[in-house]
Amino acid sequence: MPELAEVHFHASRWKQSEGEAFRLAWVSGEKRCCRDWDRDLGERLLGEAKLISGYTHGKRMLFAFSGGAFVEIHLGMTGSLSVEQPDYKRGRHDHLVLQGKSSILVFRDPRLFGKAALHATCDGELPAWWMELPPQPHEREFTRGRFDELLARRKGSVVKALLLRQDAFPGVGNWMADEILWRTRVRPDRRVASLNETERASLYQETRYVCREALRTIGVDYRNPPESWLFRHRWKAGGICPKTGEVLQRTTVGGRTSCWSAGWQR
DNA sequence: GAGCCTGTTCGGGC
DNA sequence: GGCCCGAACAGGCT
Repeated sequence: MPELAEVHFHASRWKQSEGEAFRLAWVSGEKRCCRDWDRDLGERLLGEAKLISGYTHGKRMLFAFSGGAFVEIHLGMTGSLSVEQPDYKRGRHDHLVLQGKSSILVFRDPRLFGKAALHATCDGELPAWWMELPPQPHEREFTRGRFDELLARRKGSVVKALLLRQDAFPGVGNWMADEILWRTRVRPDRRVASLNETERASLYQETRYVCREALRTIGVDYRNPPESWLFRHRWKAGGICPKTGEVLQRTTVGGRTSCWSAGWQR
């Protein structure tokens, strides 16, 4: 499920164990989701390390441990983070297990599209590549000016494909892009260059709104966004557009299944 | 058994 | 180089 807010929610689970010390109990070294896990570094840095803090950026997470170790997690399509009790038994899709005194941190991912990587910095400061990630849509730094530049750089793109670019709209995934476009009343297959000023202004506002509101609902406790959102209707077969009462469309745009309302979006 | 899928990356074609 | 598309990755669910 994991887009911006879901990622934030999963990270908050592990963050509840901040201050506790962990040792590396298991890593699925041969699995593709762990191909960036440095085993030697793991031995050295996570022998017994305290979880200092956790950060999210878009769909990425970074957990800082004492000793200058950083565990990077991407949940892919089906990944999850959990905190398990002492009677925990490792499941076949559990790829990273960090054992603490009272809790066990687990990264699970059946489809292996996610990623668990281990990094280190000598001074314990956050890695430079993390600090240099672009602003997220809900942040103050994501200005209308930046948004206009992103659009100007990708005039020829299909607007939905642009929204899905993680270097431009970090955290926005398939359902969020559809939600934003539906609120903007713009069809997902429109070209960026075809958007007029009213539509661009609305796209900016709705992008920020959907990201912020998703963080306030899903991001906090996985509670559903409001009933008025497309989110609540899009998954059902024969789902109805809350605006028009008509059946929602499903078409492939930018290689992804898109849900939209023909009578509502232009 | 077939089809579908909330993500990313890569190769081919224009 | 820009951009698009399709495939590949792999498993669970309908």
